[in-house]
Amino acid sequence: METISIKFPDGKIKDYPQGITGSEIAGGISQGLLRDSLAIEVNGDVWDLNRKIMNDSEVKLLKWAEIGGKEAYWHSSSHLMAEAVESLFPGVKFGIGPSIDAGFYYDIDLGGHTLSPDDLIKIEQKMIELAKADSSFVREEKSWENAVAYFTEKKDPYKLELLDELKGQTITFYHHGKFTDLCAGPHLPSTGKIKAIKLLSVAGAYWRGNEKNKMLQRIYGISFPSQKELDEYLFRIEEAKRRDHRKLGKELDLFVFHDIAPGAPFWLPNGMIVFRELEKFLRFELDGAGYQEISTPILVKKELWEQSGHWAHYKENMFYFDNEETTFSLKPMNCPESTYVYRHRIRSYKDLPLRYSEIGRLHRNEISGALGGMFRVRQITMDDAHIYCRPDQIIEEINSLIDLVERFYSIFGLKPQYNLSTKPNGAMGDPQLWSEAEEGLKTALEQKKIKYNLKPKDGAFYGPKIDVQIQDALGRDWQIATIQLDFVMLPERFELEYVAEDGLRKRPVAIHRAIFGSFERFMGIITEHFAGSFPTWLSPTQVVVLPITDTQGEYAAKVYQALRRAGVRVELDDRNEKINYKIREWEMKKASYMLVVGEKERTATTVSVRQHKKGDIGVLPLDKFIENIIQEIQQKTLTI
RNA sequence: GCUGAAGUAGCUCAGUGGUAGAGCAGCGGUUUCGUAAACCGCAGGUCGUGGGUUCAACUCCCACCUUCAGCUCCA
Repeated sequence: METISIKFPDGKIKDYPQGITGSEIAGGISQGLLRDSLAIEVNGDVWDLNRKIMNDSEVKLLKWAEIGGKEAYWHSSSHLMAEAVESLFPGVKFGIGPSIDAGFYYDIDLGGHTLSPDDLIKIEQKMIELAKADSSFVREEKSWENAVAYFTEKKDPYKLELLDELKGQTITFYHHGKFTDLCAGPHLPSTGKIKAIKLLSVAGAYWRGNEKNKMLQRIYGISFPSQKELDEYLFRIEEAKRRDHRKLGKELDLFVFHDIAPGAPFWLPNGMIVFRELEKFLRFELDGAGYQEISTPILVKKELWEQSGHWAHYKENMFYFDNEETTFSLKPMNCPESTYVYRHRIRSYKDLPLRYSEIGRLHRNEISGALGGMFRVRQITMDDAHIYCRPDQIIEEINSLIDLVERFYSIFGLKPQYNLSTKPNGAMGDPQLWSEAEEGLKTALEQKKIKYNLKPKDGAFYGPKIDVQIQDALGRDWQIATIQLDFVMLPERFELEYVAEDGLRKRPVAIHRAIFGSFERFMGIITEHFAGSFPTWLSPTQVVVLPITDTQGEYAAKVYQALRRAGVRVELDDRNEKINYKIREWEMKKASYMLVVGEKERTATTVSVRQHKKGDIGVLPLDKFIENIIQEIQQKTLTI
C-alpha cells in the first residue's frame, strides 16, 4: 500500500497509508481530538471526517470553534431535520437546507399542510430521537443521470431544478438513516454528534428567493454539542431582545409609533434631546469640514423626478398626488434638488469642490412588510450631502470622507463593516472614469488599513460606492453610511457644468454621502449599541439631584441651579419618596449621574455622586463635579 | 406585497361562549427616610376596527388596520 504525507497546521509532516480518513488521523492523535472533531479541512476544502484522503495533503481538523466545524454541524442538523419532517409528513418536497451564521434552515414544500408551532415541537422531538439513533452520514458519488433518475422517481421538482444547473458534473448524495439528499457536503460522521436542538421559527420563503416562484415553508433552527451551550444561546437571544430599540424607545420615552402614522415615529422630548445632540455634533463637524448647509423643498412637481429618472425607476416607492392638474410628490431623495443649488449660478473650477449638506426629510413608500421600528421607516430624516468636484479631486474627497466616517463612528464606539461595490452590468458613464474611481476607492480603503468586503457589480448604475453596515441587537445588518460616486445621474441628467481653467465648460462629478444614514436608523442603532445607557453628552437626563429629606431642599435647589447655569441637563427630584425608591427609578431611566444630597453634603457644599451602572463613586465638592461633567460632555467620553 | 403569528388599562401580562383581572405607572392621603421598590385608599377598558353566527361574543367566523418574524424589496 502506498503512503501519503500529511502536513498539519503546526508544520509537522507525517506519513499515513493512502486512503486514511480524518477520523483515523484524529483518533491516532487522541481520543479527545476524535471526539471534538467535526470535519477536516483538506488543502483548503472542508471534507467529511470519514472521506478517504488519497494524495499528499495539508490538513486541519475542524472543531466546534472553527467556522467550518460549525457549518458542517448545522448543515448536518438541517439534514436531520429533513429526515424528521419526511418521517412525520411523508411525500414532502425539499428545496435547500444550508447552514447560516447562527444555525440552519430547510425550505420545504409540504403540499397543503401549514406548519404550526406544535408541529415544530413534534419535529424537534423526532430529531432528538433520530439523533440518538446515531446514523452515519454516507457520501456517495453519482452520475448526473442517476441523480436525475432518483429525484424523478421521488417527484421532487426543486432538486431536479438544482440538478439542471449541475449538468455534466459528478453529483454527490448524502445518506443517513432513511434520508437521502442531493448535497455537496461536508457532513458530520454521524447524527449522534448533534446533542441539543431548538427549532426557532417557521416562515414563508420563495423558492430561490424569487417572489414569482412558489412559497415554501422555511424552518429555522439551531443546534449545539451540549444543552448548556444551547441554553446559553437562548439566553443571549433573550438578552438581545432587552436591547431592542423598540422596547427601549418606549421605556425611555424616546419615541413611539402609532397606528395613525405607520412607518413614522413620534419623537418624544427625550428622543428629541438625542436627535438634537446628534444634529449639533453633525453640524459642528461639517462646518469644520467645509460644508455649506442647504434645505430644499419637500413637495415638488413630478417633472423633477422625470428628469432624474426616479419617476421611471422609483415611482412605486414615492408618495404623490394631483393638485389642480399638477402631479406633486414628496421627495424620496434629496439629490436632484441639490442640483438646483449648484446650477443657480455659473460655477468656476475654482469653486470646486462644493459640499452641500442637507438634513432632509424624505418620504418613501416602503412596502408594508418591510417596515420595522426605527430601522425601516417611511419618513426618513437623512444627514445627506452632495459634493460636486472635478475628476481630479475625487480621491482627496473620498479620503476625507472616509476619515469623517471613521471619526464619527469612533465617537460612538461603533465598529462599522465596509463594503465596496463595483460597476454593475449596464452601467452608464465613461469606463475609464469607472475604473479610476473604483481603483481610487480601493486605494483609499487600503491605505487607511480598513478591511472591507468586495461586492462585485453591486454599485449603482451611475457610479461605485462604499457602504457601511452595522449589526443590530439581533445580528441583522443595516446600512448606515454610504459614499457614492456619481458620474451620470446628477451631472449628466441635470447638465451640470463648471468653467475650467481653459475657459471650456466641463462636467463635474457628484458624490452622494450620508454618515448617520438617517437619524431614525442611527437612533435605533445607537439605542441598541448603548442598550439605552447613552454616553453623558447624549443622555436625556445627565444629572438628577436627590435630596434625602426636605431639610436639604434649599441646598438641592442650589445644586440644581448651578448645574442648569452650567448648561447641564439636570432634574431635581424632591418628591416625598425614600432615597432608595428614587435611585431605583432613575437608574432604570438611565440617568447618567445622581447626586445624593443630605445633611453632610449640605454643610460641606459637596455632592455624593452615583454614576449610572457603576453605583456610588464617592463625594466631590460641587464645583469639582460640575467641572468634571462639563469636561465629560465636551469630550463626548464613552461611558461603557 | 407574500407566508405565519399577534393586538385586553399608559406599560407588562392573565383570562374565556354567560355583564372584564393583576402588578407597575397615575391620582389622594400617611410616612421625612443615606445609595435599586414604605404603607393605605381611589380611579382607570366600546378587549385593534367593521361586519356576521348566537338568547348571549373579549372568546367562534369573515374582512380590514397595525405590529412582530421571515421572504421579497431596499439609487
